[in-house]
Amino acid sequence: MAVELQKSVTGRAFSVLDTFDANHRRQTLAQIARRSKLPLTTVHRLVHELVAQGALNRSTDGAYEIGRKIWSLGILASLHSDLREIALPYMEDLYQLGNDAVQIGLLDGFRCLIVERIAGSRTLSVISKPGARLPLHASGVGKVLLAYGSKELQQGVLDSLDRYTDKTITDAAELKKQLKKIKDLGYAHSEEELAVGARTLAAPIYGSGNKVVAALGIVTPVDNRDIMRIAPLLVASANALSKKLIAAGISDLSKLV
Amino acid sequence: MAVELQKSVTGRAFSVLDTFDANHRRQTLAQIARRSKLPLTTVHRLVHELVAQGALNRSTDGAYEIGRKIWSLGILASLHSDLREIALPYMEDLYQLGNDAVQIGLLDGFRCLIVERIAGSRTLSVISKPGARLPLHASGVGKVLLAYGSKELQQGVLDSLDRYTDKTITDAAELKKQLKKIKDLGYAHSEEELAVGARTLAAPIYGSGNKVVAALGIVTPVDNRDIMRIAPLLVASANALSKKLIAAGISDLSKLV
DNA sequence: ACCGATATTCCGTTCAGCGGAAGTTGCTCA
DNA sequence: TGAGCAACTTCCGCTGAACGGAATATCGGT
Repeated sequence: MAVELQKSVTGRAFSVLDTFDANHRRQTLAQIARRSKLPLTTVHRLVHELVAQGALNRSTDGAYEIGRKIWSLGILASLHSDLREIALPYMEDLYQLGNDAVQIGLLDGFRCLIVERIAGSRTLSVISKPGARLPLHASGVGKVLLAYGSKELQQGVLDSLDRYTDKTITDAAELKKQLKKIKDLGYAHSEEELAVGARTLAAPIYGSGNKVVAALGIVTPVDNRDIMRIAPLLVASANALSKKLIAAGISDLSKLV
Repeated sequence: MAVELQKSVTGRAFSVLDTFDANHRRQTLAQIARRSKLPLTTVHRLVHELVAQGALNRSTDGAYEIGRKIWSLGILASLHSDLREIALPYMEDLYQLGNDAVQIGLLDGFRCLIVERIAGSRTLSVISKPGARLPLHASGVGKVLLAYGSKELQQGVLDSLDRYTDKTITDAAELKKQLKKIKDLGYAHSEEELAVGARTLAAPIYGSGNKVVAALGIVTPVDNRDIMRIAPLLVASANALSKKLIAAGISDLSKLV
């Protein structure tokens, strides 16, 4: 976490909010102070104001969590609502094929940000909830974004390939070969590279100017042999979705990054 | 909009953010200034700081909208993530019965806040996206919350019954009778009371102490005759979900209101 | 060319925000 | 039982960040 020391009030307020992430959804006052690197007294005051605004909640045990105000503002973000309205029908159709989780990921720095997902009761509980940031080299959606990404992006990612399972690709040459193949085939495939038991397929979503702006993926148990037959359907869905997004003028998802 | 004049910086910052709602997802600087009742110069400065933080986006045409930072913080709200994890499987099962939209609503002042929804491609495009605030007297989920709500709540709502369609119940006595029936049956039914062509069923979700904390609803086209057969299933799902929520300790959804 | 609305830059004043110090609560360990 | 520690809260005098009026710039409409 590259913590910029903020001097404006709003900056400090967001330093406080930024200490919240998927692994720190509930924090005590002292935790927030440590993580934001702000004086405890300052955090105390800010947090109280944020609670008064409904931006934070204090639960009964004294810990703080993100409040309802932020949530209801968040769903107004076009990232969420525009994309969701257009993409959900396509995702739903894919879901019906085999009740496998379906997800959409965006490039976010050197990670893949999951912005939408559907999953049912029988779906394997994936790591990739909305808001999750998956590694680019170890997920279907990630590899798609990487394959179609810029030279700089690929260089940056290839330099440090973290290992998640014993099938994670940590060899740069091998990964490069795969990226080439992904562009040839038009879709990516991964098997237990991020989590044991999970297999994924993913296809690129295009914005205007044939630029890849997102990836549409499907996650299924590793013992599901049918999955490869789904690939053409996935690619077709991604293409149809691309056209819809461009027609709706939502082709610059990148600016949301 | 009861605009409190805010004197703290955070207060002012949220006055700015609060001008964004479902009907004002994209606003110009001047619009924000007018709606927040803050001096233009002040808003100008605040908005620029918020853009720098990623809390707002400025799109190419100069208008501002909620940014990605707020979105990613919002999905950390327990309102969203805790409830979602537990409720989605049940909602998904109901959805599979007939591909009708399924929704969960919470009491929020004199309205029903939709916090979760699933819907597919063929689903009629309902008004009730997540974040929507439905009237209590003219929606299935709303009527459930109203029926099990406090005397004060009922009084407040019954005092002014807005009309949305020609089937909207605007007669207080008639509505009172319905509320009683809802408590007897254990579920609510509405037909084109909010939007023409839509019919809904809804059942209460209980928290600890047998308090109704939310409502689970299903929205279907008005010509769907099967729907009444779903009622017992809906009630059963709502009860099962209630138990799960209590077991998980998420029985005080009300504090999120 | 003129007008009205919107957006941006400038700058002197002042009060909201700051954070160290000290006090309170509540826990753990000897 | 009480000393010690950590989390939390209250107090208060100093100061620079926030404020917003005025001037300027930009855009679109007629």
